[in-house]
Amino acid sequence: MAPIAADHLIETLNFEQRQAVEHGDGPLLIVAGAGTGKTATLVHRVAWLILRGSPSQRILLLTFTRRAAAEMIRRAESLIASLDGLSATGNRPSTRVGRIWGGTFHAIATRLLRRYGEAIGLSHNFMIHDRTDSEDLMGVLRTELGLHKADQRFPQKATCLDIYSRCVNAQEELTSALTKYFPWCLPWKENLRKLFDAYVDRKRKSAVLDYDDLLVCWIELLDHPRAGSAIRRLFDYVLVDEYQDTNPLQAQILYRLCPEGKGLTCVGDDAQSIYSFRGATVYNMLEFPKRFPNATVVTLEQNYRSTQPVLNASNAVLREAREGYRKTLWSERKEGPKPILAPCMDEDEQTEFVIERILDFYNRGIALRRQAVLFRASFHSIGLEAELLRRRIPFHKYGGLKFAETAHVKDLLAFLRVAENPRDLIAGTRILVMLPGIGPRTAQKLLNILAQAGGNFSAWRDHRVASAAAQSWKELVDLMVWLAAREANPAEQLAKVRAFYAPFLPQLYDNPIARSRDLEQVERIASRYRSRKAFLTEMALDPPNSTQDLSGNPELEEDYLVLSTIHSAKGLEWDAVYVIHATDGNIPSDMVTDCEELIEEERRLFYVALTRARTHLFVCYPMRYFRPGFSTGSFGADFGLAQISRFLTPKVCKAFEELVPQMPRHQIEDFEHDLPDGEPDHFTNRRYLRRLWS
DNA sequence: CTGTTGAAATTTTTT
DNA sequence: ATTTCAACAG
Repeated sequence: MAPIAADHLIETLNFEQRQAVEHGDGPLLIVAGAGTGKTATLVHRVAWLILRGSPSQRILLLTFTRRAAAEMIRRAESLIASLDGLSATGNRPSTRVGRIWGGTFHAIATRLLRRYGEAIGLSHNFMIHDRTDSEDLMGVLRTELGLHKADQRFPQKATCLDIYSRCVNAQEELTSALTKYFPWCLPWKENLRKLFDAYVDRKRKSAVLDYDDLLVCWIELLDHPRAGSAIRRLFDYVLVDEYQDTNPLQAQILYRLCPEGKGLTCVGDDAQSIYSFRGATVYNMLEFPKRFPNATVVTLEQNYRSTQPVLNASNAVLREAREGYRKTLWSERKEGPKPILAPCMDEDEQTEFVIERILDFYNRGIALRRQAVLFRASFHSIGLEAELLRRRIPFHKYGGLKFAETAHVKDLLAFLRVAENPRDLIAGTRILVMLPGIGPRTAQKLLNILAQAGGNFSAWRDHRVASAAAQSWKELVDLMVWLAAREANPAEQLAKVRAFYAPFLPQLYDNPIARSRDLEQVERIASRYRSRKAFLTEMALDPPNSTQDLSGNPELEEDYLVLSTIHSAKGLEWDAVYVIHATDGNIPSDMVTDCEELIEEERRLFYVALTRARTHLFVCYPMRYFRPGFSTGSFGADFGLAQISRFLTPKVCKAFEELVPQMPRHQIEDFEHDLPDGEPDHFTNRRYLRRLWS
């Protein structure tokens, strides 16, 4: 007990934040608007609980990313350390804080399942399928069931997985999920059902869990009489961040973890719920006071992040939302530049505009890492990326394809995964079809042989394969036998795999040099892990964010611009934020225009983007596209005209300073060259308009 | 059975 | 631009 330190702890907080931090054991819901010190409050609460004497290893902190958990634990640690001098306890708080259970629902699920999974009949060495693996399995079953043979084409494997995952995560009946979110797939309902049955079945046989299974099995574990109560006994306090983006499964987990809501704290902002495509629902938040009648609800409205002009723009967007808690953020930072709305002629000009501003701010003392460019879809930044590369401006991109999901990295990891779990058919097929002369058919045969031998790779020894593969085949068998016999030192294992794999790389993909460098990185990452299983689990659940995260020399990497999807920008903030491609069709994405619920989610997404800015906010949109598929809605067109985002209504625009579109000089010259003689020389509005149609 | 080619269809965001 | 599938040659 350290009451003195605990008093000092809350000194810097406002009234509502204190209320939340010093709340006792009853269920607590913190409704926290953007930038209202949500993380600080959670961090202080963790510190407060520990200072009050709760053992840190009995606190569970559930966050949206591992990064967020690590960051919060670090902050709580330094908070306690800074107060430690004031308290007389003399304990070493840093070691105590470090032992908090922190991570994503999925990561914690994995930890618990490794420990208690046998209670529900789970093999102790189950492997985790990531998104791509799950898709691949869908693909295999899709052809196995002969679903591809039909008049109209069956949905793609990725779509099949999306549908399946939505049903599981949202606990929704297939029919209703289809009509609401995948209406174009309705005709396939019965066959989808068959496919999903086969999918569940095959996963079980392969001792493999996908992301959704982790949550489902956690619930199953909590419902198990012995394992359930054992797990409940582990924790005194459960704190959940970003509660608005949890799905019904996750809510079920919490209900079982904290019956009566004792020790449960959930934090969220209904205005920022942007993951409904993953089955998340604000319903969890709204339901909280009903589920726990003795719940305390604390609302945080004072924003510490942004200037009032930035908030005015954000509030204006939210005010037009169809429903939700009316919430008006306010800030003591009254002064600041008005956000800027910048129409651009085309994507190139938008790129030019953004880079110019970034460099200008940089020269005025705002480091690159204090600035971020945000966009709706990962591919929206490729034009910008090319220009940044050309100008040698360092950047990191978050969101989109992850390093561990690239084909060559997956190839490499597949060897270890098969060694770990010979029943993993997806990984098994992956390594086998690499050899020339071995296709899916032969691969399947070989995997059957392996299964019959109980996973002993020597069984492959006396098997003949096509002559083209004969030499590699022998090497592969030797490699697998060698791998299967060990568990420690994954880096050493990868070194051997890499030697075997190297000759295949140039045959399989273009760009072999860059890819081969990636593979070295994988090996370096592996060297941080003692066991193969731990390494593989980590790569499936929390892979490094981008290739750039790993490559490159440290000196250059010190300062870098941030490019991020809006989704990946959740919870973060920057001094200057540039939202690009704010056109209808991009924000909101034209994939969703029919359904009003989904449009509302896109509006919140836009809101999230705006509220990331501390001081400088720019919203840009090109008025014309030259690239196909960009806002035109069609795949074939080579250019299209764009409309400003419907969320930028006249009312909202009033909160912005609107710039007049400017044509870059070289374009004006080209343009004037094209004009018939006799036209006036000056850039006129009429000409500018013609440019749009010509 | 494998690997290649060409034509046709296709939905973003992520643990 | 990418994924999927059928047709065909080895």
